Parts: sequence; structure tokens; C-alpha cells
Amino acid sequence: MNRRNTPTKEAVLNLLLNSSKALSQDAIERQLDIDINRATIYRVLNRFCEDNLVHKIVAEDGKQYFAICKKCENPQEIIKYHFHFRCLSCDTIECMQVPVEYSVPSGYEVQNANCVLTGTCNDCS
Amino acid sequence: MNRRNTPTKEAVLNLLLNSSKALSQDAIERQLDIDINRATIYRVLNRFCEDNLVHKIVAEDGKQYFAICKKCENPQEIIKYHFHFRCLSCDTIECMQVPVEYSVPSGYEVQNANCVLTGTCNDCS
DNA sequence: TATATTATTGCAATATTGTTGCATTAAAGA
DNA sequence: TCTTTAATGCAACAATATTGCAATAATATA
Repeated sequence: MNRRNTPTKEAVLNLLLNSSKALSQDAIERQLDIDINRATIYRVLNRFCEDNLVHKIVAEDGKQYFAICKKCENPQEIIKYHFHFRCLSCDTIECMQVPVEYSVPSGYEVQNANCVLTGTCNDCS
Repeated sequence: MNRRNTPTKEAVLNLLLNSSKALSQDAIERQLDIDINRATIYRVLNRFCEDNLVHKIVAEDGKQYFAICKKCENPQEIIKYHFHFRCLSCDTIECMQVPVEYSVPSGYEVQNANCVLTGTCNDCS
């Protein structure tokens, strides 16, 4: 399944690259200049996730948010997972530098961590 | 807004009390002997949450899960938040004793933490 | 450059989860 | 027993996300 470059893909990627926050599908649709179908946006985002370009966070509102996290790409950092912060005031989600530290009993195998702190962010407090 | 005791309330509470795992609305509906309307189950659960009898976890499947966590009630433990583990194999969510440890930059105020580890649990590995 | 292959897209339909309005029922105090 | 109003069932609704299918277009190949 080879990937092809399309204006859609490029537009979504650029939006994410220029955003300091994680974005939901509807936020992406709203912020894009061009009109892209909802289903297409989801498909593009899911493909990005498959290719490890983007990571997905599910907040307690049950919605999916997507982010390109530059910190993730830092090869020095072994930190695989980091906290996310959801501000209830400005309704944004951002990647925090704070790593997720945990230990699980033997027998448990962790494949992913989805950790969201909720509250008021620096800008809104 | 006084609360009243009803068979529904009692049934849901007993189910949660006897469950070692966090349950979703549909799981509760399935496991109950009596037939209870979906909306009612949600209302009962949300009331339990308001009364701090139960806590709610949102997993990466976007679904809400509810649990009575005995560990939460231990007054010795200052631990407010703990990790949850979602097993992809048996599709359950359980409360872990592992506390969530984090620090946020000044200016951020944390009101809640929703942390779910995903993978394979002890029973399934 | 023209053509063939097939990844990508838009559209509509569908599934799932959760909430809300409203009339009815029933718990609990007077 | 009567009154108050919390709780319930039902249907409708809202929001999020996915899927099938036909049409389109990116890319490799001739």
C-alpha cells in the first residue's frame, strides 16, 4: 500500500506542524482553507498515525485529538509517553514535556499510554 | 435534590461492587438480570459519580467506564489518581494500584487525571 | 508523452455512544 | 393516606467516527 502525495494530505500535515496543540477533526476542518470531507480527514489522520507521523490522544470528552509532537521525535529522549493537558477554559489539548512514569505488575504488557490531565492551563489561570 | 433508593440503583451498585473491573453502560445492561433502560443506567451512574461513589474512566475507545474503587476509599492513601489498565485481549479495564505521578509547570492547575495504559493483562499474557 | 494501476477522495449511509424532553411512576416525608 | 418530587421509560436527538462504493487523480510504466 504505497502512499501518494495529495493537497489534502499536505494541508492537514502543515496545519498540524504549525499548531502547538493537538487538534480534533472538526478543528482541522474549521481551520483549513480548502474544503475537505470529514471522512477524508479521518482517513488522512489515521494514515499519519499508522506511519507514526502523528499520535492520537483521546480526551475525556471521548473525542480524538491528533498532534505532531516534536518532543516525540527527539532521539535522545527515551520517553515514549508524555502527559497531555486539556484546558477546560480554552478547550485545547497540548503535549506536555512531563513524561509518564509507571510500573505495572509482572505479567502486564503495556503497548500504549493515554494520559490526559484536565484543568486550567497557564494562559487561562 | 434528595436521593431515593430504587431497585435500579441498588442493582447497578451491587454489580459494580461485585466487579473487579470498570464497566461500561452496555456491559452493565448485559450483566443485569432486570431490564433497565439505557438512559436510566447513565443517569444512575452519573449520580453515583456526583456523589463520589463511583469514578469514571474514558478509554481510548472513547467509551466511558465506571468503577467503584476500594483503593480510592482508603483514607490512608493520599493518592488521588491511579492508572487504569485496558486489556485489548479480554477487553476489560481495571484500576491499578499504581499511582499517577506528575508535575506540571507553574500556572497549570490540575483538576482531574485520566490515565489509561493499554496492552495485555496478566490473565491474557 | 500516453496509459494503466490503484491510492485517494467525496458522498451518503450507518454504527455507536451518550444526552435530553416529557409524561408517568413511585419513594419518602408530612 | 396524601403530597411532593426524584426516578424512570420512551423516543428523539446530537455528536463522533467508520464504511461501501463510485469517481478522481497520483504515480509508475510502456
